[in-house]
Amino acid sequence: MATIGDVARVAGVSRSTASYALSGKRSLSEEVRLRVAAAVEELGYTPNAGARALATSQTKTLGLLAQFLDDEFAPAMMQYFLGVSNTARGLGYDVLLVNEPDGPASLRRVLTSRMVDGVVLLNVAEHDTRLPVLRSAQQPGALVGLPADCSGVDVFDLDFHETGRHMVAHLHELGHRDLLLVNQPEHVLERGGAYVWRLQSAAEEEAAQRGVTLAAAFAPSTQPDVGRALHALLDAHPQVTGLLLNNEAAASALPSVLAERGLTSPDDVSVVGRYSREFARTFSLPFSAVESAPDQLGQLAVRQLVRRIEGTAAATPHVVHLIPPSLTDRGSTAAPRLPADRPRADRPHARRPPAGAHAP
Amino acid sequence: MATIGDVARVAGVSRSTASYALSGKRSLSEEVRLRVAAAVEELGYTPNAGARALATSQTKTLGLLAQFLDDEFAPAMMQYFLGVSNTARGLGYDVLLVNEPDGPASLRRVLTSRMVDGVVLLNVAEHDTRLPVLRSAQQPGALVGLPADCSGVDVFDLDFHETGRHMVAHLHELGHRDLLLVNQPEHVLERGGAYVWRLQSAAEEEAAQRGVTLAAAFAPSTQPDVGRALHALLDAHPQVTGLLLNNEAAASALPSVLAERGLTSPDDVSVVGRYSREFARTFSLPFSAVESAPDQLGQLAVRQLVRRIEGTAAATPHVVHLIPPSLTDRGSTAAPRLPADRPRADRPHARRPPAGAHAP
DNA sequence: CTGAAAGCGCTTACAG
DNA sequence: CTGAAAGCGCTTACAG
Repeated sequence: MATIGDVARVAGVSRSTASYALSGKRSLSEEVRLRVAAAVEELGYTPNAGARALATSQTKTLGLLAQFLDDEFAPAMMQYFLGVSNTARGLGYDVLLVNEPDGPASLRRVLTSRMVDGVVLLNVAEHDTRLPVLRSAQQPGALVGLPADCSGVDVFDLDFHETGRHMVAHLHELGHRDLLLVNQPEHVLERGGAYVWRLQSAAEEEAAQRGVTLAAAFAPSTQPDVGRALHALLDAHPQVTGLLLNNEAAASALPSVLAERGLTSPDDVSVVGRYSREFARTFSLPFSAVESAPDQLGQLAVRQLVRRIEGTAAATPHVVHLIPPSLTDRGSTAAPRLPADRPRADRPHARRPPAGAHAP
Repeated sequence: MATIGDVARVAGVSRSTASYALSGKRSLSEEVRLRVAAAVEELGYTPNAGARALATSQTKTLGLLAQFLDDEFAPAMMQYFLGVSNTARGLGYDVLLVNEPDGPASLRRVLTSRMVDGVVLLNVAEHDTRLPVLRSAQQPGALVGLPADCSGVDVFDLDFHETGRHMVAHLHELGHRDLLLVNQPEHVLERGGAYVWRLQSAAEEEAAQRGVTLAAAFAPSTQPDVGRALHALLDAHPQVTGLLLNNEAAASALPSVLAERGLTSPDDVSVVGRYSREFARTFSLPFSAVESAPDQLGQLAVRQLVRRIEGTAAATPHVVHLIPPSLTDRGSTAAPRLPADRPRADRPHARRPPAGAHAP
C-alpha cells in the first residue's frame, strides 16, 4: 500500500509538500502540484484513515446508533438509514452503523475510542439511557426523536403535537364527530416512545375543544396480531367514522381488514395515517397520511451534526427542531355518511350501532 | 481523553506494561494487572481506535457495501443488514455502512484507506463492477450473491437453481400441470441479477422433464404497478393453477389481487414464494415460500470473512456456498381443482379457460 | 517479570 | 515557495 512517502519520492518532493499538495492548505507551484497529482495517480494512493485520524483528531465518520426493539416495525427504519447515509456521504462523511442491544455501552465505546466525529441517535426515547453518555462525550450528537431533556444535543422530530391536532381538525372539519386513534403497542409507550402520547394528548385536547368524541387504543406492531386487533377495535367502536393511525403496522394491515369487513374508505370510514411517502408507495397504502419524513429528519440531523463538528455551529445554542405536519392527500377522507346511510349491519363482522350512538 | 500514558502513570508502570496488561499478550504479576485495571476504570480509558489501527494494521471494522437500486425492493435489504451487523458485533467487529451510487469507487476508497479489515458485498451482480476492485485489494471480501467469476472471493447465496427445481417439483407432485413464474423486473436481470434466470432456467428444465407447462414473466417491483401486472398475468394465463413468485413485491401484492378477483389460495390457485420468514411475518404473507435466509447468509458471509481476516482460513481455498432451498409450508399449496370444478368465469376479471387448456 | 525505544502514516507548526 | 522535524496514541520487538 502506497504511503505519502512513496508519493513524495515519486514526485521528487518532501512528504510535507506532498501532504500540502493533497490538502491544498498552502499554495504550491503549479509544477509541483502536477507532479504530486501524477504520483498519486500512478501509485493509486489513498491516505491511511487511521494515520490521518491520529494526526488530525478527525475521522470523517459519523456514528449511526439504531436500536431494533422487539415490537418495532423494522421496515420503517430503513428510510432513516438512507437519509443519514446519503446526507453524510454528500458532506464527506462515512457512517459507522452501530446496532447493539446495549445502547449506552456501545455508544460510549464508539465515542471514547474516537471512531467517530459525532453521532446520530435514532429512535430516541423520552428518558433515553444513551443521553447521559452522549452529554459527557467530547463529540456532538444529533437526535431523531424528542427526549424529556434536550440539553446539550440537537433534536429533530416530527411535531407530533401538531400532528395530533391536525388529524382531528381535518376530520372534524369534514363533519366527523366520532374518532378512533390507533396507537403503537403499549410497550412502546412504556419504553419511552413519547411520540405516542404527544400525538394522543394533542388529539384529545383538540377533540375536547371541538366537541368531538375520540377513543384511543393500543395495537400490536406485528402481523397478523394487528389485523385481529383492528377487527376487535372496529367491532367495539361501531359508531366511529374516522380513524387516526399512529402505527405503521396498523396502516399496512388496514386495507385487508377493511376488505374483510366489506368496508371502503372514504365511503364507510375516513382514515388518516402517519407514515412516509416511501412507505406508502412500497405497500401501496391508500390512506391520506401525515408525512413522517424519515429522510428529511435524517438529513436535518446530519447537517446540523456536521455543522457542529466543523465548528460552524460550535457556539450556537442547541436546537429543537420539530417539523410541522404535512398531510399527503390520498383521498381516504370525506364527509361521513349519515347514520341512516350506513348499511353496516349488512356486512360481515359489522354490528348495529348501540342505542347510545349520537348523530353528527 | 485519557491515553495509555495516563493509565501507565496512574498505575505506576510503563506504557508498554499498561499495553500488555490490556491485551494480555504477556504474563504480568497479579498486582500490576490489578493496578492497571483500576487505572483504566478510574480514567474511563478506551484505546484510541486510529492509533491502534495504525500500530496494528487492523481496524476491527468490516465494510458493508449495499447498493440501493431504483427497482429494488428496499425493505428486504434490512434483514441482510441485521444479519451482518449482529454477527460482526458478536465477533468483535464494527460495521461501516457504505451505501454509494458509485460502488467500485467507494469500495476502492474504503479498502485502500484501510478503514476496514474486509468487506461484505451485498446484492452482487453477475458481472459486478466492484469485483475487480476487490480482487486487487489487500483485504478479503465475502459476497452475498453469485457472480459469474468467483475467483478470489468467498461467495454465499441461496441455491436458486435448486429452488427453481424444488418449486416446480412440489407443485407437479400435487398434480399441477400449468404453472406461472413471476420474476423480478426485467431491469434486474439486465443489470446482472443472475438469480432471476438461475431460478427460471432450473424451473424450466424441471418443468420440461416433468411435462409441465411453465410460463414466465417479469413483473414490476413497486406498488401499485405490480398489482396491475399480476391482474394482467392472471387474465392472460387463465389455465394456470400454480404460481411461483421470485419477486417480493409481487408476493406482498398478491393477497389483495386474489381478493379482488374473488380467488383464494390454495382452493383456486396454489402459490409458492421465495422470501424470508421475517418478511412473511411483517407483511402477514400467507404463502408457502422457500426461505431466502438473509440473516443466515449475512451470518455465513461475516463468519467466513472474519476467518480469513484473522488468518484461520487465509490459505484455505475460496468457497462458493449455496444454501439449499427449504420450503416453509404456510398451507398455500394443494392439489388443483379439476377444470370442471373451477367456477372462474363467474368471478370478476376471470375468464373461461381457452379451448386448448389441457386437463391435469 | 518489566521498561525504553522504534515505528505505524499522517499533518502541521517552525524555519528558511 | 519548500523541507526537516515533532507529534498524534498505540503496539511490539529488543533488552535487561
